[in-house]
Amino acid sequence: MARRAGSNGAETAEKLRNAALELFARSGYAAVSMRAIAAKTGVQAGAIYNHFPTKQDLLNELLQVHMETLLEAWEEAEDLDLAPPQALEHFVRFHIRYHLDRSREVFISYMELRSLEEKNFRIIEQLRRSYETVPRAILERGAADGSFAIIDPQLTTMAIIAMLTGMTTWYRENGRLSLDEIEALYVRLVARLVGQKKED
Amino acid sequence: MARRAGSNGAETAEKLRNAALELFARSGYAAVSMRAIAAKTGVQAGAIYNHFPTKQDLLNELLQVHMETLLEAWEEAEDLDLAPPQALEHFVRFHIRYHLDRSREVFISYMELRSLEEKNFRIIEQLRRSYETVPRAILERGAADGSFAIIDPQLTTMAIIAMLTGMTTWYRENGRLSLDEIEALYVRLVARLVGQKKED
DNA sequence: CGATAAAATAAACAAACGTTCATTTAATTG
DNA sequence: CAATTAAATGAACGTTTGTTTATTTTATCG
Repeated sequence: MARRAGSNGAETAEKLRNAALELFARSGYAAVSMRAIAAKTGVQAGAIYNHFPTKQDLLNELLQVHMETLLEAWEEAEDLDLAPPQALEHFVRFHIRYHLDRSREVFISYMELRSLEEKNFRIIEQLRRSYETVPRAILERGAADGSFAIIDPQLTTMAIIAMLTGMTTWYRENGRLSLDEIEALYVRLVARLVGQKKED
Repeated sequence: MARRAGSNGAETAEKLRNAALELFARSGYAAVSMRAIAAKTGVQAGAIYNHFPTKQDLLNELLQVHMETLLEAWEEAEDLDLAPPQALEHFVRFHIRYHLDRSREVFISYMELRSLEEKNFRIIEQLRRSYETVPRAILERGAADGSFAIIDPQLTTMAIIAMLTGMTTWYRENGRLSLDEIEALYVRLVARLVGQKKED
């Protein structure tokens, strides 16, 4: 019933985020209690409210921060001088690396959309849409300059995103293929999808 | 507090399944109460236990029946006389048609794996693995007879499944493209992924 | 160093949950 | 047609949930 010696609000909040992230990814938002998150962090459930006003705010922050940092990371990584084939490769490599380092965030950013309240959902959805415009724009550039033979820009975009994002559901470290190998193979698969002239 | 006139156990059970399916798909298993399912069906929560021993059994049945009927449907639809390119097209068309008619079942079959108890999870997971062998086998047949130039059979299989299954998250009736058009476009996209000789 | 703010606990609250059970009525069976 | 089974309700049970609040201790600030 007293503040603990050595306690540090920022550290506790970060631990709570990580605990929530892991538990939400494993069992789902609604199935995880605040007591479970607190216990995993090493505090009591009431302490969570020092840092997050509600359970929903905790989830929303996890999702929003993930999406915003993703967009920022892409903004930094993007190289506007690349021709479409190289730009697409750059995007594929970025996406795979970024997402496999954050497979839990990716997972709940898809799986827990249902758990968001309407206004939170809208914000996250918009951020997702922003990200989806990235490969779409590359495809359209490639189609315009003749380096890609696109079957349908929107369908192809959605197919690429599904392929790339689907990796988080089956990728395992120490699997048959290294991350580098997988990345290279996916670059080739994506090049096929867009009908890239340099493939084969 | 009495049996209702005209009540029919089989019909009520079916309504409960449909209500559960819709609610689980919308909000997630853990977030949906038995009272909500009952209310949607037009009975009281206690009535559910006449038909399903537990909430988990209800979910498990939904998932298991879906996977089993999928495999049966493929068994019927499969045509062993087709050459790999036609067999792959046949599979893609089957998959799209079957899954878009059952987008809710597909959705929870992926989203609610986390909500299954261990032994139920194993069963469903095995059924999913069985289904995944279907396109894999076609790819290997095509690679063996030279009609496909496969980059990596397992990766390509996973990419195809992700693409096809990802459709359920964005497909809308009355969208820009009809179902027939989407199907035809996906057949072509998949043909590219496998490096089918007849494409282009 | 005293005052203030922060961070934690324990207890409690009201609500909700999955499930059980006694009761009543309807359907089925022989 | 009477007995049995099925199907539903309403009430209740024990448990769990998100959250609040009073209290205590620690850290920070001026």
